Amino acid sequence: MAHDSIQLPCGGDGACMRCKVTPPTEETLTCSICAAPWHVGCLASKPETLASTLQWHCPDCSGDPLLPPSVATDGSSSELFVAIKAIEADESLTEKEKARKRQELVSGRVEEDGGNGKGESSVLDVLDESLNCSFCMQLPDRPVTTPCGHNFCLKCFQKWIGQGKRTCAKCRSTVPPKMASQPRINSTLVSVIRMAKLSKSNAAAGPPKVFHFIHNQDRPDKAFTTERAQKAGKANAASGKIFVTVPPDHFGPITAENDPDRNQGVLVGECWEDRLECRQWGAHLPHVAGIAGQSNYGAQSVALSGGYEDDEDHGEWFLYTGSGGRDLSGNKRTNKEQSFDQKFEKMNEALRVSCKKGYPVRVVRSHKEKRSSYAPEKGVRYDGVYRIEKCWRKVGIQGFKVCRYLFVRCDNEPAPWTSDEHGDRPRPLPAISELKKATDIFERKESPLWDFDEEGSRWKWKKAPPPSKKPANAADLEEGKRTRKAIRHSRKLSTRERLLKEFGCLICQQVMSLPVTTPCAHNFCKSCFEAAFTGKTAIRERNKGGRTLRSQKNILNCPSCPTDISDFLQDLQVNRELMDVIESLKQKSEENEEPAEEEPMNGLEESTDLGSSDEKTGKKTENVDPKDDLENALPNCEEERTSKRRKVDTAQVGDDDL
DNA sequence: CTGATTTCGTAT
DNA sequence: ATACGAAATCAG
Repeated sequence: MAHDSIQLPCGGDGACMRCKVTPPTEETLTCSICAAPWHVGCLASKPETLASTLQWHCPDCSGDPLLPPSVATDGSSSELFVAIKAIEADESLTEKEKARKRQELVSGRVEEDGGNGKGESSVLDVLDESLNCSFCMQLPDRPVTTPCGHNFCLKCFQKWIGQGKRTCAKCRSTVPPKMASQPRINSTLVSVIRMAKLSKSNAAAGPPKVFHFIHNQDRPDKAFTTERAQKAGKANAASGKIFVTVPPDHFGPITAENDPDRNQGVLVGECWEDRLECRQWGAHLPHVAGIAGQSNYGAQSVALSGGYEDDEDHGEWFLYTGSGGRDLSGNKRTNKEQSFDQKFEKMNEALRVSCKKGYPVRVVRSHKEKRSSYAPEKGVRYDGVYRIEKCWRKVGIQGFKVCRYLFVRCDNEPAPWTSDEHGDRPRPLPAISELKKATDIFERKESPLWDFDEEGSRWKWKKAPPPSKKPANAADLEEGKRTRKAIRHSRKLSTRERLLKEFGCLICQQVMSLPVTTPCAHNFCKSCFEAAFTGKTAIRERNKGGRTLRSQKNILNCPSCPTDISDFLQDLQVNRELMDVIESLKQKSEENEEPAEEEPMNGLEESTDLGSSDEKTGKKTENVDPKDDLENALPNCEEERTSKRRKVDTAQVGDDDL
């Protein structure tokens, strides 16, 4: 606790600047951010777990309040620590073997396989270590991809950028300013990692873990809209049928019992086209307002869509701004100008009640939130439940008071941007600097109704949620005829189908060969991508009367979004790390599903699955076996792949790489 | 129950 | 940029 004990790293001579002795290798700890060595014995707190040891941040760099504070507990943590250091220092081991040993250490058992057999392979076999983030040496958490094709954790990348660095930590290529300021999460890579973990857990004896990420292809039939809505367009639309059976004042996740159509509930990661469609699944009912709630009861859900510039999004936690303070007279909705102070009344009071009681608040993020790395690229996405830990008022950017809320995630399902296999654990609250200037600070005194249950290792209601004051949605009460549709959406896909679905090139719709990742985080086959720009050049030469004028830059848009990627096109780099993993998954799926071949497609509704039988897109249903596709692609990559060679195990990579 | 007010949307 | 209707809340 005492801040008087100064924390110091080892000096240039290797000696601890605090105790002056030079510690042996197993007693030094290297910061994953700044790479400075520290003497473990002189640290006030040591990392407790394998993960925290591997991505340990030194006292100088650990500014992130969300990382669990590394509290020294008993002797066991330092034993673990020494054991890990011993593995890392062992020169006789390859990186892969080290990884396996670390894995064994933390899991407490030895892989039957020896790690290189042909049966079950470890996650790390599939996810070759070349995919690891160069900073923390872990699989990238909420991965971002540089134009040079290297992948890092968002947080590691942001720290690096925060230190003023503007080069790729792996190959020293320049990081474009837009990527530095607005890194986008590569959701394809999130899927890769998740799938590899899944394929591991399925191969093992344990019960297969089911992951609930819903992609747009899985969405049910287009939402019902009234004739009147069609007449006037969506902006004037009536909402159409509500598919779930929860009352409008229902708190918390929407479970399978309230989803008679699909019997799966509204799962984290589910996406909708717009707010009206989101409404139909009950995640957030108001189709314009950002807050759903009642001032004398509590708030059930909020939308993050960039409507208030004071908002601040950190994924697992964010600062939300209340509503009001604006003059909306005359049926205006787009007036962003604040002209008076917000107060804790109406919706803002509803949020405060949810804070007071510790209710779970559903959160949806909209693509309209442009300043957040966590916003979906399009549409609206359900991101799970959060609790409001405290709220206050402060003077906002526009000079008027705004209500402020600290939301912290508390969901049993992992967030869409992580590859974690589990949901949230309780975490310490982030330090909020603006609290110093805050007024009307409110904190929860009573114990939260929605809380983490240590025994069950899950978030749950500790007491009964408040009784609903409204009638449940009448949706399906009268109709017993809801057997027909949507059953197919819960069908489990084969690994091969998922490969195609997750790693399909956005242009050719087949499993990517030589994937490239744009700075806007879209993935394509290199050849498809290049073909999309044939005949177009990034530089337009201009001539006038035989005189060459200064050449002008052409704007070239990403095939998937309006981002200008002309710079990226100039120096196209394959995302080899991604390519290697797709290839591994591919091989693995062949091993595991060999006998099946075309069989599991028992006719029925298969053709509707990818929407590929759509009238207009009928011809791409040629159903080229993605396996063939990948195999065909491989010979071409040969020369690219041979340059993969040995792993790079530090951030200081020579520029010989590429 | 009514009507006024509010609302981090959407198509023209 | 502008013009909207729907849906929910809340006051009376």
